[in-house]
Amino acid sequence: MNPSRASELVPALEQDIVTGTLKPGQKLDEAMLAKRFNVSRTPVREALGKLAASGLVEIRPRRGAIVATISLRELMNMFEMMANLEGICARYAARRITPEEKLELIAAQKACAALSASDQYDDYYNKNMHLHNLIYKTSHNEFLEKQTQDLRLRLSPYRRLQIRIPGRLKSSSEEHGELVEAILKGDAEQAEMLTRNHVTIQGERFTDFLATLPSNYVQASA
Amino acid sequence: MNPSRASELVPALEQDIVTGTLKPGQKLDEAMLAKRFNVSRTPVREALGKLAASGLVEIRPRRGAIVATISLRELMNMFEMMANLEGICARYAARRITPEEKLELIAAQKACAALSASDQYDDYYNKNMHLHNLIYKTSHNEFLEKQTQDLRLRLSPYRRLQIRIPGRLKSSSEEHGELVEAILKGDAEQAEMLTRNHVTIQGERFTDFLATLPSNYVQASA
DNA sequence: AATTTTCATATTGTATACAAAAAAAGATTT
DNA sequence: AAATCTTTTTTTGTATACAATATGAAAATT
Repeated sequence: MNPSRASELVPALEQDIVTGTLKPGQKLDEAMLAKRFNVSRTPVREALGKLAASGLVEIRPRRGAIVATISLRELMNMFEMMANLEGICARYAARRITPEEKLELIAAQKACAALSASDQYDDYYNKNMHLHNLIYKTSHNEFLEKQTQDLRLRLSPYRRLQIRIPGRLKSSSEEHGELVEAILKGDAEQAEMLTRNHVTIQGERFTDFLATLPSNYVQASA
Repeated sequence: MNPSRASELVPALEQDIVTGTLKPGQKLDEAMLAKRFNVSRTPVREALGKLAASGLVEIRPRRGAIVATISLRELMNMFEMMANLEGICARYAARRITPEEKLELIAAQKACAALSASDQYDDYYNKNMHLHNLIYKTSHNEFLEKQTQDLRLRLSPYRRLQIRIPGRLKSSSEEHGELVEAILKGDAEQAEMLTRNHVTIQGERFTDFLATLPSNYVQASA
């Protein structure tokens, strides 16, 4: 049933990094991880290598692995990329959405809206993710879908830290409303534009966001 | 000077896969590779794992590694993605190009044009790649640049097979001319559009391209 | 006292060893 | 002779062993 022990390590570590249990810059000691998962160092090293390839871990030759830290410039680049990828997803979604997908999308949007009024951040986080994933899938390009999800995953340790401004969920949800509408009526241009603006960390709020980052989350120099 | 043996294996195998010395679907025997590079199986496995993460290699649990094969649908998705990524690069390039980069771009375009008249495919391939890489770099988003290069790398085993139609280089080069012009005058919209069309395997010729693929290059079913 | 140097310890990278599973070959049956 | 079952051989996945490098602590020097 279980093809290999190593394959379990990747998602487990991924989870820890993404949720912030393991923080950017933190050392990933091979022996320690081996003990924790009851395996030898060999599968641990394999897992770390894979996480390094996906960008979540940084391997410094002869100096061990750490949870990847991102420079300010890189972080900006990645958010810019994210806005574009999501924009492309939305554009194709508007063109290619099926009748069944329309129903799913409407439901997902309603679920977000229902939570937005009462600032329930954690629940909203999940419903919001579901809505976005749905749009990626609706692009009907699985490669694009995966790349977009991967980048979202990679950004999530940083995204989680976003400021919790009262009423912020409401405006986010309103933006969703417009976006979903654009997709439903097949307006690809509009869907792409709305998404880009929506994802760009709500535009000018990016500097606010940066200011909230713990200093050890980002590298010293670019 | 040389941090590890394993780190040499990755680019070496990458090269073989990208140039087609190792063909899609071909088995990658660990013991054989270990012998070839004069190392033990351990670093070989590490290298294969990394190549798998980048998508060039496919690891089937307990059944060994093969050079990645791509289904027809995946290939189409990847080319579609490529067109979009290059389009984004061109858009940002038009907005952010520096005076020095303008000179480089003009030079690169001229180098392509010089070769295009005489159908020198291999030389053109290299000059063409240089021009495209230059545009990626000019986007001034290193993350986008790397992702675009990675995808190009991954597609190159397939790209190499493109049909060699007489005069094809000339029209390709003319498209470059328009594109470079758009970037130089800062017309982001135009630069993006021209690139998307240019990259979409010259639009409707995609089916021609597919027809030329050896059957073992693509998976049986989608 | 601060800085450099030397030595001890810990950790990484690679090789080898071994167990489990898959592939191949041979034997047996229909 | 074809097909199935059994046995042998390969090959993969993991553990352990060892060498090379980096880290940290103690001693020596300025």
